[in-house]
Amino acid sequence: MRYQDELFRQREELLLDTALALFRECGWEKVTVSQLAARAGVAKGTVYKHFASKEAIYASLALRFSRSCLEQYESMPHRPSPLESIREVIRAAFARMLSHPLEVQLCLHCDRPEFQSRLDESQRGAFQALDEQYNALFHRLVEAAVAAGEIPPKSPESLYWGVDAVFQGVMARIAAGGLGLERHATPSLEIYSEHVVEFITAGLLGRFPDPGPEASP
Amino acid sequence: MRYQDELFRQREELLLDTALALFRECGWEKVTVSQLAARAGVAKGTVYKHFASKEAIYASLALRFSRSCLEQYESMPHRPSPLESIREVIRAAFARMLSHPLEVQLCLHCDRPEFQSRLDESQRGAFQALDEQYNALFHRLVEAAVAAGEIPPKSPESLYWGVDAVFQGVMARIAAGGLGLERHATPSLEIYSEHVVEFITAGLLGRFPDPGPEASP
DNA sequence: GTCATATAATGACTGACGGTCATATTGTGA
DNA sequence: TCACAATATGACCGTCAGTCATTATATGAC
Repeated sequence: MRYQDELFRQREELLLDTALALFRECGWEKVTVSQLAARAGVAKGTVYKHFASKEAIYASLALRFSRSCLEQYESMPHRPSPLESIREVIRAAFARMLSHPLEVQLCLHCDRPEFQSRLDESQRGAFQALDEQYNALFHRLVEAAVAAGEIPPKSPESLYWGVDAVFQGVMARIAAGGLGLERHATPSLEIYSEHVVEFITAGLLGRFPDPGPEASP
Repeated sequence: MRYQDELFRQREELLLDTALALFRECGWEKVTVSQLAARAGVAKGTVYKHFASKEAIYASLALRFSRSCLEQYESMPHRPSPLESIREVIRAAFARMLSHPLEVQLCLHCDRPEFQSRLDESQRGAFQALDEQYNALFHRLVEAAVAAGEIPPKSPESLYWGVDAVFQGVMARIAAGGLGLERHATPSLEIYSEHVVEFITAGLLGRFPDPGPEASP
């Protein structure tokens, strides 16, 4: 490996770390590419050697974060109860997100079609691959719980939709730093997420007893 | 009312309608204030007589939409079963959002602290008031279902967190026009939302039977 | 080690666009 | 009708993402 290639790789890591630090200080929308270049000790044009756009920096940070989360979840030990394994993965995910609100904000920002359409192919492809990996992980977990009789037989697909929706919502709340707008007695985000875990679990278990066409009180 | 006041009022409505039309054509991020002014037949500076910023236009559209949704939900007939009333409100909400994806996008965009902090007091206050009204509606619905014995006694608050999270997620998916990123067999959004209604209902009902400290298969 | 050439870094420049404000135009009310 | 207040206008301004001609550095053949 040539000196230049190694320098390029290291500088790219430095730029991402520097961006993260600056974003934490000032908010990612407010940080300019010039500020990032100055902080990292390079010229502004050099930043564009590494990243096609400011948005590509956001994407790189989101991808980096998502990858490390997935690694964590995939290496978690299995419990005797597959449903408990699911709950633990969900808890771990919430805990991870709670300690990285900035990254959560970036992930949400990137997870929109207009944004994705502005990325180059390789980054877009990376998001897709990650998405598929998350999906596969969820399927594995749910299928194990169904096979163990802990969850009623139901397509992992439709369960995923419910869980996905909750995750999106929790991410938005974590990204916002709370339940927003002082709307009501605000719990700590930890308590909030534990309640949501319970909500998800119930959602996965489904209604019991199974309702008739017109359930009556 | 003076001619000028009536003209101002009508022009403001025209500007909002024109903005909505342009946003649908080109995407709200891409539409410039100049384009909006030209389409509406006024000078650019006149737009700023009505709205403090481009973001204030977003906020006005989001507020308008949210208000009309709330009116609809509050005027829906009650069912003999309060739980069914809840489900119907949720269905109506999803249906409303499904037919107004642009407005949903704008609502999501506005529902972030950084955005809110850039609004003037009156718009920020309007968002808060609406938020409280939505919250009160949910509380009413849930309390009726609890009183009818259809939902286990539980604080409406904690139930709200689960439902709120799901709503956020569904909104994000509707705003994105689907489940994003070609990740898996994509259902129609209608089918998707029906499954999510079921997930929410189960979440509201909670786990049954109530699990012990360590549920085993 | 030298040096011609390729490669990479630099920062002044460019254009887009949100927002402003001096000037022109229109409305108001005595 | 007309002096004055209120309002509309669009050229202008500042910011910032992104660009690229010029300068600096790395590379590899000899």
